[in-house]
Amino acid sequence: MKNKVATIKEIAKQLNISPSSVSRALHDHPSIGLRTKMRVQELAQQLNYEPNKIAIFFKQRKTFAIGVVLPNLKEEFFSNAISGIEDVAIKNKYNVFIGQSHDDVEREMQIITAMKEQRVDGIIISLAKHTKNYDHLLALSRYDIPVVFFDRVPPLKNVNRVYYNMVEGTKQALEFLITKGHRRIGVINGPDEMKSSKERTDAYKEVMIKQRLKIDMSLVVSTDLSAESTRVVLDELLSAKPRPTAILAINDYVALDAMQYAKKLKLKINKDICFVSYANLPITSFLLNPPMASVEQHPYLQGSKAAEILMDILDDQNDDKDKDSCKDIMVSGELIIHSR
Amino acid sequence: MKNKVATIKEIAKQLNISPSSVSRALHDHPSIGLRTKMRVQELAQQLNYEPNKIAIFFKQRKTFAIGVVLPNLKEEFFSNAISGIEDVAIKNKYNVFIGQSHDDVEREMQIITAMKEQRVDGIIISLAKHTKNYDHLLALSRYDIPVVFFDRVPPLKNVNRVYYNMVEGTKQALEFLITKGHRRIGVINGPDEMKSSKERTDAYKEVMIKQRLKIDMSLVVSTDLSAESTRVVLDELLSAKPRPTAILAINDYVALDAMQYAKKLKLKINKDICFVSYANLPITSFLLNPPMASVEQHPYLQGSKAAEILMDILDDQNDDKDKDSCKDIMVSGELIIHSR
DNA sequence: CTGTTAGCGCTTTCAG
DNA sequence: CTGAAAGCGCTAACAG
Repeated sequence: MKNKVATIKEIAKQLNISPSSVSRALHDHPSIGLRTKMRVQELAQQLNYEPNKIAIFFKQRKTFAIGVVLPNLKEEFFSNAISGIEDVAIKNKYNVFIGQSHDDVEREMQIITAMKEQRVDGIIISLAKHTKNYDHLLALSRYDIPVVFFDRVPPLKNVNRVYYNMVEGTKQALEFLITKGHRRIGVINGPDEMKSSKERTDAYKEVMIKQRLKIDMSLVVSTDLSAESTRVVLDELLSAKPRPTAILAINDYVALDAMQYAKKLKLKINKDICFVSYANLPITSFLLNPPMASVEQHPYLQGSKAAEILMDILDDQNDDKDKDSCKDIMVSGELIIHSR
Repeated sequence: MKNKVATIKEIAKQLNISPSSVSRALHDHPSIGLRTKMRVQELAQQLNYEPNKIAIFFKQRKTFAIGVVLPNLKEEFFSNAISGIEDVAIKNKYNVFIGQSHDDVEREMQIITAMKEQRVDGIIISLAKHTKNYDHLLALSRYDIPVVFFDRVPPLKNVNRVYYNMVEGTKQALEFLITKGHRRIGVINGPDEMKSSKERTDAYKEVMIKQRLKIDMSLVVSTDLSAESTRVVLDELLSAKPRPTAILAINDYVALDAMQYAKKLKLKINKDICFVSYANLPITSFLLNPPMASVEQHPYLQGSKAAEILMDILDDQNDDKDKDSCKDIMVSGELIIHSR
């Protein structure tokens, strides 16, 4: 069963022609005789010839593999995102390496190193929540490995980025709550390292000013995304006087943690206290009390856009066009109302 | 910034020694002078030398990459599984290619082909729900690419498999329901192509016989896992006379679809009709009415076991030991009671 | 149209 | 202990 895989050399020998002719025949090169081409292709078929891609990679200095680094596939946001990346990659004949940082900066660096050593052609990454040093990523340019950031992107201008328009989404969410009559609105924000946290705060201030409501920064707290941390900061929010009647949470997972805790505190969800969040998990449709609304962030779209940018860069490398210009793409998303 | 990466040759030239000596120095080869070793290592450091892995892969005929093919990362079962795989792979210095079949047989084959061409060292796969022809997978042995199946495995003996002990788990679940007083128990099974479907049916019969209950095969129906299909078969079950009082569903997603539909039909969940399922999604803890119980299937464990098996095979290839023996590992899991 | 040659970067005999 | 040389499979520049 297990027979040796044929090489170009073998075919050449059997046909008494040179390897280069075989190569040409196999590639439909213009300058090759029809007759030899036929003979080669026939024998190749017969011997089950398949090019040794590694040899080709080696020669072309290209692996047709890209690396994707993200915090956690358990979150539907990221599993959707990687689907977008994968679909675009496959269409362009690239394969996809995966690495989960689990929000651990060390692990993130380790993954980047491993991918660099594997000589991936490019990397798409959504940063670990506490990553604030980007040297290991920027250093990849030394190896001609382009990087595209998505979703959790660094606050840098000269990099390729695809991310959600947090300011817009946050404004929409807050205005929705205000329309519903809420005046004291709490915000459960993410870690400071995340660019989006600052944007959310900015949007909060902006909306409050525009609506002539009081800005109370004690109503803006930061969770590290863990359930415990979320409970702690929710306690803070709930002890504010007067207590906020609505809370905007950084994502559905945090919202669910917060809601569960609030329920335990005997608060009636979406009555005593309303929740709105980001992400719009499909699973929310199974909940008795989902967040009142979620800001859709289009993970699949973000993923596929990021992949397209990377593909473009990789294409341009061959034609070595000008480029060096960086893409900075913002994705907008609508507010999805779940209840009321 | 972007400087050429140094090669062994370069180092050799600069030091006026031969490339082979450099190679030896870099590998702590026994027969190399301490002095030259030092000089080489120093210069290597200085020039930021990093071995070109592709060249090494090419030479060693090994890529240190494995491929993982699974239906869908959106399901927590699979994202947990891949975490297990990834952790083991990283520990062994392998990188992981990912491919989602989205339960499409065509796509599955396409992914396999792409990975084969990338010359992965091995493949771990959980089959698409309707895959019933395994030729494309078995053919991989022609290329010396070992395959380890997990979770959704083929009903073959001479392959490496890691899978859940469906018979045991099903018995536990059914006996739990019987203890609770249920006598008419419906089963929402998966597609026939899945080995587990047959096992679930077998376990059902076995338990019914042991408990001296009537076996009514009209209470065992098959969904194709889509929500629509689940609704159709639930209708079937509910129209049985007498109506079943409990239902065992193939997994939590199907259970949730079924429960949602049942609720729409004005049935009281876990009262008029009880649900028990497999998988034990963490998200169930956020539900008002989770399934009454779930059979834990230990996806992380299955993934890591599968990866360990693959790593063992890959190790043995070097030492070319005997092996050729196939691993067939069953994972057991306990019943998790969610309510009551 | 076809063959020869060289070389990608590295390892590994085989001689010295 | 060190160097020379060959070769992994493929491509491409150059000659015929």
